[in-house]
Amino acid sequence: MTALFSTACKRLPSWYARHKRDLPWRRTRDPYPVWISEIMLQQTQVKTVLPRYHAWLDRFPDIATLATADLDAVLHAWQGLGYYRRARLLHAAAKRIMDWHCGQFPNAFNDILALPGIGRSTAGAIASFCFGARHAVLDGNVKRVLRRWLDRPAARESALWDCAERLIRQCRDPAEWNQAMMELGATVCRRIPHCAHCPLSEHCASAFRATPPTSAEGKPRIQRLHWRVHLHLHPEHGLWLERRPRDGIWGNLWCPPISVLEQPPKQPPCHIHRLTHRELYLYAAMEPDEPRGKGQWSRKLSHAALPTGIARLLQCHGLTA
DNA sequence: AAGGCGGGGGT
DNA sequence: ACCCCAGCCTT
Repeated sequence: MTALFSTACKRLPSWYARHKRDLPWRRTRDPYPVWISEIMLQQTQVKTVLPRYHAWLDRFPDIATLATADLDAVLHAWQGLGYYRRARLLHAAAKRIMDWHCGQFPNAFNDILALPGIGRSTAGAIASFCFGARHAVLDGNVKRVLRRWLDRPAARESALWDCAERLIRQCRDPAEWNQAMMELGATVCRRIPHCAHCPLSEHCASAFRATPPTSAEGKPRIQRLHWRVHLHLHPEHGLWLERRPRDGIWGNLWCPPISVLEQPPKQPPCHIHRLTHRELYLYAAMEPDEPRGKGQWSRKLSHAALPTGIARLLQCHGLTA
């Protein structure tokens, strides 16, 4: 095992130097943009993040700007990225950095880990990329690489962490090593691996195996929900929106009032929005009466942080700017 | 240990 | 169609 490690520690960095992608967050060691990129990249692909990353840094160029911004401005910049809790925790963490760390992003691993929205893997990424700390990253890419390399397709997360930490202790440059492992998983050791191009294939227990390891066991069921979306339209004030609860789907975003339908209505849905584990059947209803409850009129929908599914529904009614 | 949380790209 | 993505937080 130790021999495998030392071989990998030499070959992978050399492969990375030749094949790494030129990504904007790899051009800096400033923790603020690195932090933003890491949060955006949680369960979100590089291609999706790229345009949002530039727009975000344009809108919130530093921690102080983010900390003093309105939550709605933060959510609006996050619109369409999903997992909106990330945006709320990013905002909260910026405020905490102002209060607890004098506006300076902390450089100690445990202080980074203590920030909202930052777990062990993201803390390891920031600490190694920006401060050269010997802490491992274990994301989806690294897990896939290690499970194959060790030929332990069912390895527990704790075992993978142990392996990742052992490697980070042996490597020459922790920042380079973490980047290289992720890059290998993202570009070579994919769901269908390209073993012929892999620098570790000689010592990989799964290399060139005919059947790629099957990942999932029982497939999760898709929940089908039918939601009535109540559209209160005012000739002058626009559309009535309510803020959704902080926790749960579309947390803190703005949305027309929604009621849950126990039975699917006879009419076809205006829009079907598919998420990872739900299908939302949306039925729009024009409401002539004044709305009840807490909310606000919105004239310019392009300025509100709306869920993508609702934005699409409104587009069908010619309501979005 | 398990479940909730979005939206989009790849195949 | 289905899988997966630079995961984290709560229970």
